[in-house]
Amino acid sequence: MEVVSAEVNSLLPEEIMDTGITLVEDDSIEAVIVSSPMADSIPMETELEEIVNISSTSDSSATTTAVVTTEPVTAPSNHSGDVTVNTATPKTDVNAVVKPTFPSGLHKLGAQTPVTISANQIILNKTADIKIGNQSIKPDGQKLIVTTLGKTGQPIVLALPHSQLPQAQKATSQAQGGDSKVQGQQIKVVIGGRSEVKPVVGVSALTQGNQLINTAAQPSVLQTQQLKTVQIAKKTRTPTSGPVITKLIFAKPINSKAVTGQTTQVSPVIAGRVLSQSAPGTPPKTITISDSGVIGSSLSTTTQQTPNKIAISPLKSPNKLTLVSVASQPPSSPQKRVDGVPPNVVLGQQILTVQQPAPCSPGKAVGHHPAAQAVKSAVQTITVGGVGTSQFKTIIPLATAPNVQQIQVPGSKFHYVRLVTATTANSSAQSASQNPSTNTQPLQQAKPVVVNATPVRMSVPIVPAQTVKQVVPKPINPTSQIVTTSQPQQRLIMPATPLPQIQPNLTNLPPGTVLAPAPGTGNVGYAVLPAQYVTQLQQSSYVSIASNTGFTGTSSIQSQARLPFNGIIPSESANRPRKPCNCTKSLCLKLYCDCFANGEFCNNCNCTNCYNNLDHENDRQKAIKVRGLFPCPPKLKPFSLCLLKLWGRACLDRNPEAFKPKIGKGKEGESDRRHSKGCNCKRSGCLKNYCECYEAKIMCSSICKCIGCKNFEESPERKTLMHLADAAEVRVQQQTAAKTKLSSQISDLLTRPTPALSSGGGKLPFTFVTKEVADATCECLLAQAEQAEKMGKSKAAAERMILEEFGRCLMRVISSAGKSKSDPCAMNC
DNA sequence: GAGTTTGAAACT
DNA sequence: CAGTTTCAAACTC
Repeated sequence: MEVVSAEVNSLLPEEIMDTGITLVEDDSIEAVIVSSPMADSIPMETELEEIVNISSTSDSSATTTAVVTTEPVTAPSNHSGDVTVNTATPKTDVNAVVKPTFPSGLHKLGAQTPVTISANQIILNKTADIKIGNQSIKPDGQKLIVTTLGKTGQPIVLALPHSQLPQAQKATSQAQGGDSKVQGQQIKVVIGGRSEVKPVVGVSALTQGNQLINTAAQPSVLQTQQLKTVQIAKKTRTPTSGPVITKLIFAKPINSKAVTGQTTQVSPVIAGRVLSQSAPGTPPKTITISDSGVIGSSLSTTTQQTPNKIAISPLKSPNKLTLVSVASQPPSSPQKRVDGVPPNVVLGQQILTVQQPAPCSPGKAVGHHPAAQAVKSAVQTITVGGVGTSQFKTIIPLATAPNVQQIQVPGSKFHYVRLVTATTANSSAQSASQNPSTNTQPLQQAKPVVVNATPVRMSVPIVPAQTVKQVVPKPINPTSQIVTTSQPQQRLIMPATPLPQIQPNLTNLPPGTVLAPAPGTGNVGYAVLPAQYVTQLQQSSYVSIASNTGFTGTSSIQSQARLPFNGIIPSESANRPRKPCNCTKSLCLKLYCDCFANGEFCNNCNCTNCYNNLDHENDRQKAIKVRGLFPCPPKLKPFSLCLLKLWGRACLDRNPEAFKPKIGKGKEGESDRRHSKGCNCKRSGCLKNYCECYEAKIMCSSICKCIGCKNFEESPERKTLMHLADAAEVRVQQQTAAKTKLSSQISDLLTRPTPALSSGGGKLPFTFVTKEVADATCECLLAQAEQAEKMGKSKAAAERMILEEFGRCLMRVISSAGKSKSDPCAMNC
């Protein structure tokens, strides 16, 4: 796992986490699922959280604005003409700016399109003349048309705006260190906005054949202001044709030290989101934007029809963000080697996939530009996660074989998984010189996305992310689905079904590891590991991951993923620290075990013979299935593994209640929270923690079957208990605060510098006895002795006088120590 | 800390 | 569905 510097981390908008991608559960949905903010689309009782604002922290100085919307966009068949974007009712989801800059040295390499990603914008800068192989790309007239998933008629335009974006140019030129060539050559991606939330950020006009998309009546406020509302578009289907997927993968530079030259700064507002858009009949294409700033030199005009998925899924949890992507096959140009970096080492990469309609005409087509072409050839679906229904988890199949690297940002709540293209790891030299000063993100792309159809085994180095992972890209089935969910905790996504290739190494998986489905497994389930559990596994290791081309078992995967493996509602369970269990007989694989019941691995528990861990993943998965099953029909008993296999997920789908949180939302008019099943207490009066209602601090409801219930609103016993509990809580808080304060004070004293007794300097107010004070005290004592001698006092009387004087000296020292900070003389006699 | 009580989960 | 058993947490001493 690599660590991203705090500086880089600061660029990561935390709002992403608030994005709360809502996963639409629909097996029919292919490839990308864009969830709708509508409450009815949210499964389970869990309250639908309000639409989350995903505003980027982006400063207004960001250049062009790329607004990704779930709003359906119809891509015009004729691309030669001007491109128009329907923004009549824009739905703003994500603002992402990709601003590519060309490292000076990279131009020679050609086909390199720096991409800078900042809030609200996606800008693909290109030089005036970019040569890709034998092609010379002119910036003029290049357009990107993006269609969105779902509604039709609203085109999303990816245009190469001319130089009329002062703000954009400024940022661009600034990022490029004054390279004039780069100015004005930008690709803007404007994808509709959400009308009800916020209008789409207007995109400045395009010149020279490039037409601005946009955005009439788009409040400019949005540009400067961050669009925080996440569009949760209703899931839309294109029955006749598979959805086109535009993929955006933003990887951040992991170790800038290892890279020389251009430093890419990513402000991935879009990061953590999966934007999906469907364009019927259009093949998915992928653009890879790497921070190395290099674009695949050979951008093949041939479009790879194989849909590659890239899922950027934010975990809603404030804790971590996991970026998972299914990357297309990486370019293997030798130009991408990064100095000082082993070929396999993947520098921060960004993969941008923009959905695009039919091929554009030459000359104006975006595809001519390396980046544009990448967009053209790349997967064209952008999936934007919906508002966070926190109970969802993200399951993303790694179809193609990208290298997956974890990025752990110190101090960051998020976890990042960086995907590296295979080519980068192999022969290609990646010229990703990173200059911290630059604000550009190199675009790595994207040779023709050729997906290796054969199942490939992918070795993903996990912990020391610096090590290279060798990835063999695998094609993903167009029908495969990407499930995007938000989860407060980072989860390790693992195949729920036995995955022999990786199981031996499971115990070494680091946080955020994403495992691809095993080849040929078809419906492979995924298990999500609790972050804290995974966090324990910090050992670096390589995990061999087999990718699966098919990945057709979407429904089951979705269901399991949606259930947060175990249906945990983050707000209920993840936010509070779980007590360690003490199970002894249940193997921690029954609902007796709180950890298991909450879908978590045992971690720091006191349980014995625990199977709720990765070492017993098979048993655990079986137990999960069993728990999800309806009562086993007598005829099927005893259960056999075969029956479990047959039933397994289907039953779990049928009985999602198995791991459903017990505390859910009550009916309308009732309390907001209530026990889903109701308690069955008989002796406790529902006023002890035996009662699940009382334990959850909710009152019993009509569905409870309790006897002698005293846990109702008017219950005097309950009120008394509540008062007592409140008082106790207040006392505890006060005590805690007092202890904290005392500890702080003690710590402060202990950490203060020791007074310099020998030197006599550095006297501080808390210095009680310095050399001067000691000398003065001695003088006082001597003076007292002399006085006693003059007075003819006896020896005993003299000693008495001296001791009394010593006592006075001590008192002065003590009193003086607390007085003046700068007056050491106060302590003198 | 050991023993008891309690109620959910699991089983019949 | 009801009764019983098992289990682990809550509780008491």
